[in-house]
Amino acid sequence: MKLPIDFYLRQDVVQVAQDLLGKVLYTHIHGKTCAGIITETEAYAGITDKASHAYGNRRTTRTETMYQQGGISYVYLCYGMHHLFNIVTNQQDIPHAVLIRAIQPYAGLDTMLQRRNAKQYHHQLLNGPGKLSMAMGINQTFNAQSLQGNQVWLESKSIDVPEECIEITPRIGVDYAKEDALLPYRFVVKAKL
DNA sequence: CGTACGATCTGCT
DNA sequence: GCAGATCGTACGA
Repeated sequence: MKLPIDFYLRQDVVQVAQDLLGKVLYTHIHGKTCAGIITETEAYAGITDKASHAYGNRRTTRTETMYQQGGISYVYLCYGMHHLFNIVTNQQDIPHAVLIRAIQPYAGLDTMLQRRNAKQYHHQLLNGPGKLSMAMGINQTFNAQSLQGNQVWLESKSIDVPEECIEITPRIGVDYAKEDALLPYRFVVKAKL
């Protein structure tokens, strides 16, 4: 069951970031299906958030994706070589997004290993936004895709992550955001599910 | 048009 | 622990 559109349209992107923990991210490419349980997320809270690409209501070719209605992907190239995968939330013209930073393999591990040039699973395989994109086959063509489609989508598991298993910290790699770099917008699953 | 820099990862020291 | 890889985007001239 794909997550319904209402999940993404909620106003509080920080809450959505937390709720995304334990959800399952799927990609389907050339007949290969891969899936991972989301274990780390970060919220980017739009025009007032100095860490966001949309800070100050910046509307550019790149950020335009975030201004669309929630429930789509936002993928961009970082450091010239990593495709970072985000989920757009909230209504149209409110550029909120959640960065997916880590997953735990759930299906299609063999394909993920191939894409990562690895022989077997190890705990460093999917623990970073660039790594999971490479493993899942996510690239620029995944930008602005509907999460109700059949290329990339999210599903719910029967059990949610209990709150006591969630660690909340400041975001990674956003020192340039000054005081906003300290906001508690990063969510990490502590133990295995 | 030129340039500075990143929501990162890897390999080498 | 640190530098190098590597290029689209943003912004000022």
